[in-house]
Amino acid sequence: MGSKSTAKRADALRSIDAIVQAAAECLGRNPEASLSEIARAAGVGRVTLYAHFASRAEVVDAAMSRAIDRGNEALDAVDLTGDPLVALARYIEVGWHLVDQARALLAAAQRELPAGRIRELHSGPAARVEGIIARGRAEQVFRTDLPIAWLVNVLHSVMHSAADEIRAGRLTSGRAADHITATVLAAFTPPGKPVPEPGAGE
Amino acid sequence: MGSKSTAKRADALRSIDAIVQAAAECLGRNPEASLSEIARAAGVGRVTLYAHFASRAEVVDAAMSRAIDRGNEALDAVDLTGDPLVALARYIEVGWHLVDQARALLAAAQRELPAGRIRELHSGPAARVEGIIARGRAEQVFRTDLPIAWLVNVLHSVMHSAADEIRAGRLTSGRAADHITATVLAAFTPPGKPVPEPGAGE
DNA sequence: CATAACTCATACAGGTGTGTTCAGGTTAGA
DNA sequence: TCTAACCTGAACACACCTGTATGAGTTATG
Repeated sequence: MGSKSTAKRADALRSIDAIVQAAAECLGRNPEASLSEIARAAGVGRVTLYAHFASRAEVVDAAMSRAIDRGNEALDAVDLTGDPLVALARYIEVGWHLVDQARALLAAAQRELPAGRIRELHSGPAARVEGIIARGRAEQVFRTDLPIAWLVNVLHSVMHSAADEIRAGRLTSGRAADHITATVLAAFTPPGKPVPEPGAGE
Repeated sequence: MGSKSTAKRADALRSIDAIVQAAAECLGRNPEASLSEIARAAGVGRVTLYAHFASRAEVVDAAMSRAIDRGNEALDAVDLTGDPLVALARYIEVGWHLVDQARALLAAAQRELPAGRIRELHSGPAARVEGIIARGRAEQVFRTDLPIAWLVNVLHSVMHSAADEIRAGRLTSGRAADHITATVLAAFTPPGKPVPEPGAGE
């Protein structure tokens, strides 16, 4: 679109990349990390950072976008077709890890970015889950008495919950996926139908 | 313990109360509200605030404690004995509202107070839920293949999720309790057993 | 009513963060 | 090679928060 004016020089692109990467790391550790801190971690001067990003919000947005892109790439490698129960289990296996890693980064984004932007960034992963749920509903293995948006939110909410539990030392990361899957699968089961046994997914 | 030195004067107690109340309101709107803002809202000079609270953390702690106390009082009026399914539904009916109101206040507490203190403050409500779940397990209506601590967390996680959905305009507060109950009841159902129909609780 | 407790406005000290400016050194790229 | 883009540290302006000190006024309470 607007790339006509002047192509960025190679070293500029390298700086920008280093900044975004450092931002993802710093904000991932501490959502309140300052721009000075991020610039230092990126190995560039603070002024250089301001040469490429007009405000703190822009840096956070770029870091968050990067994390989402990485997540989408990881999910591209997962087969989410076929049995909705299996697809959901596979999504959780990969997705909870991503949620766990981007935890603090999300916290930063929620403080710095408007709510609409956050949802926009999540539209990619959200669409996948919606697809799985819709298919599960059509096959009558997932409940239809609650809105899809709600079910999507429940899934992500439980994944976040697992991340908190791990940090509190009450859950080991090895069992996280199992717990999430067992919980969500039951939560998604239509009223009157039996909850799927855990043995089926293994 | 140390109340021997000098009994506080009536106006001092009034000021303290006004500050705690204002803190709950301000932090409820914005977790980053400054002490100046809180003092102003309380109708008190900033210096007066410092005369009663040594640090920001103390103010947040007091506000959070107050909110928890209110919550415990509200829960005291609820009959949580008898059928675990009914008890859980009743807990959600009241508890969801409390979570929704104290949402931002909790965010402030999580930033200002050590994690141990937060859990300590929540021990009251947590014990109630644990009681209900333990009873449900004994009666074989709740699953035993996941730790109680995890189930407690799932419940609160879903309640928080509902609060977020309402703020995003995707859920009306009237239906929140129903959605939460339907979701959590299914999530708590033992594998192999049918999930309870929504008609049963009404 | 008299005194100790309380409140208040003002002001100061110290800290942190954001965003901008400037002048001089470095590097990519034609 | 030569120029424009880039990077840099230092410094500045501004805003905001925390916490403390002071001195004078107000009020509860014995």
